[in-house]
Amino acid sequence: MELGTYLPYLVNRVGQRFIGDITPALNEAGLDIQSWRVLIALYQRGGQPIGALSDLTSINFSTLSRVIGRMEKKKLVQRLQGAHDARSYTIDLTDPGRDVTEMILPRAAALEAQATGNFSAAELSTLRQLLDKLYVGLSDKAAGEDDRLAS
Amino acid sequence: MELGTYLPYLVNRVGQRFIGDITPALNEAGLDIQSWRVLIALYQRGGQPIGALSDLTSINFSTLSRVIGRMEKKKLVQRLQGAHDARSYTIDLTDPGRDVTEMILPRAAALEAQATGNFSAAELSTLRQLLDKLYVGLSDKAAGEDDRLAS
DNA sequence: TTCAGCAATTTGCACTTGCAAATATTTTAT
DNA sequence: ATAAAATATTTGCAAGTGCAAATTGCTGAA
Repeated sequence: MELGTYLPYLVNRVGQRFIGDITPALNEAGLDIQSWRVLIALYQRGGQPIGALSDLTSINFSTLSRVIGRMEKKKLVQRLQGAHDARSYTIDLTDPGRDVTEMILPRAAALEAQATGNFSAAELSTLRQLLDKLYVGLSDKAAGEDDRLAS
Repeated sequence: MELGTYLPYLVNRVGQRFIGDITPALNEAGLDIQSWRVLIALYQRGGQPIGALSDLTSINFSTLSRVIGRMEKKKLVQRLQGAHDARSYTIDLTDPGRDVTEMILPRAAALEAQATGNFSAAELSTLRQLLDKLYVGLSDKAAGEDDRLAS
């Protein structure tokens, strides 16, 4: 096995660089990478109970509980008591939370565009498909919902 | 921007699943994911000063310093005084370190094979190329050495 | 109904992380 | 030679993280 062909290695280094590239924009807004993941997930998919958000963001359950706590303190999100199940809260974006997200999204998109500047449209699409396929091939530790095949 | 097409999202979720999948094997050997990254890097690329190892593993410099410290305590690696520069140590695998690595490598390879079981050889190769290309397109925060185009 | 068992989330705790400052060593300009 | 700037690495400190246990609330069988 060669390092340069080991998928976890190739994926991790790309992931770390993505983080490094977006971090300055996040810091300006007083955010960290985890909060950002929560923000885009909520922005794109709407309010979620924390369990579903954990799946969506790949952030550990108890870590996420505290990430949400911090974000709540900053008024970026709010916990809304679940209607039919008092154990489960729905996490929602607040207006300021939505504003911050919309402030950063263009920069995030620009960074992605820049990183893939030397990709053809076909390559870009292929990469996304293959990453999605790979995700599906990897085991789903969390039991429960299982419905997210290529969007 | 749709979440399911946002590359950092797609990459992160795959990365997290890779970690989840390999973790049981690592725990059996008393390792964590960071140590594992160091082990494969050293195994494949030979002894490295900690700075180069940081680039190679994408682990933050000062974090890596402590990761190495822990691994040294467990006799997995050793710091060898640099010959021409006393500031710089070379980190090397010990024999037990090499043994552990060789113990886990097959399982890591098996997991990768399993995750990509539904990939054609061409797809697999394409994915690797594109991830590498993406890495190159992302900015290299660390100044210095810059010579790792497709292996 | 009521209680044993499940489910969603939070929290205690010990450890890990990363920034920035400190340390130790080499280089460079004078 | 010598001090100032540069380089490699470690360390203080204030968070952040994740496992496992605790908490709170729901559900179903007797």
